[in-house]
Amino acid sequence: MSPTVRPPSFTHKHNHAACIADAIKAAEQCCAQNGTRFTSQRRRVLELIWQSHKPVTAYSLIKSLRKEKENTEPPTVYRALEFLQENNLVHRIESLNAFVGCEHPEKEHRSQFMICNQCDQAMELRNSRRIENAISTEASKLGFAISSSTVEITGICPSCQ
Amino acid sequence: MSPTVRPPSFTHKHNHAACIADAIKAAEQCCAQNGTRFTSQRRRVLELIWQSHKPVTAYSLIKSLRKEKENTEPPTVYRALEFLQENNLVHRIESLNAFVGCEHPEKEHRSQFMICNQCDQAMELRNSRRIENAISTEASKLGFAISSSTVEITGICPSCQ
DNA sequence: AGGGATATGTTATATATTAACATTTTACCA
DNA sequence: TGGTAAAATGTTAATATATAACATATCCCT
Repeated sequence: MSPTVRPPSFTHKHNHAACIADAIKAAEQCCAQNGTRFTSQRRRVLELIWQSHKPVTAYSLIKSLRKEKENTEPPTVYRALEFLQENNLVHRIESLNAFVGCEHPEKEHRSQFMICNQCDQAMELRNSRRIENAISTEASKLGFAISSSTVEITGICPSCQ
Repeated sequence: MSPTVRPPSFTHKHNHAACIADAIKAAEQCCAQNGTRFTSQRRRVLELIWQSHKPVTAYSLIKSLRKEKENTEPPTVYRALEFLQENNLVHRIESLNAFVGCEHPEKEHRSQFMICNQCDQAMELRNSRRIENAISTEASKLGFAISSSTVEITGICPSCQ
């Protein structure tokens, strides 16, 4: 079954239920493949993150979870987030101390985000070899061996202009 | 007087006293030009930041300042940092919640950093139009209007390899 | 069923940042 | 030159973010 073709996440009107469903299905498949356990807590956190394309903070997740289960403590959420990050299911947005669902979790990859100051949505670039290549070129010019990268662009998204 | 020519900051052996001196002199000139006040507190914080090329956290600055003046409270440091950032004298490293001296504060600019996992030093790229262009190109392809960008690459610097 | 590995619960604390209001210092000009 | 508004700093407290450490439960394998 081929993945759903869907407009970029900045397109404000889209069938977001499909985003969520696809993300959960992809997560199940990833975890099955990796032999990691997609427990109900982890699933619930991932679902909450996918409620929108806006990065959410750990503490807003804690608040949400407390509506369902009173004494949800920080480690619960941070552990789930750690798991989801390790399995490429969510990305951390460093400039916001927040987390957003990964839109193509199939394999580990460097990520680049465009984050709208108006609607707060974050869009992950797909297949942006251009930026990656530019970074790799600069690094090798300097003799720097890359292990990870953070690229977060803020501004106004097309739908908000 | 032309600026000192100096090897890139990742070169572990360099005359770091000159880095500090140049940074302070540049700060004086910037502030004079902008009509902003380079008070002794701000100068002291900038000097502390420039003790090395390693990004420092706000709290490590507070600790340092407390050795000189017992009751230094967080707002003291955060205000100085705010001023220094506004005047392009320091950059914030989002992925570390830490601050590092700007190596070319003459005018506002987008910054890109390479951060070594071994020696913890951060090097700011100079004139890296390549990365900026790649980002601009991607953004305009998507119709995204950039207002700021965060580019932080981690890995191993040449001196540490 | 036993037992080690993994996950979750629980309590406490560390780290990072800002709000709000009081006081002091500076710049400027009447 | 002294009055005053703006800017800077002091002070107290609160909020936001993240992790340590240890206890208990659950899962998976044989």
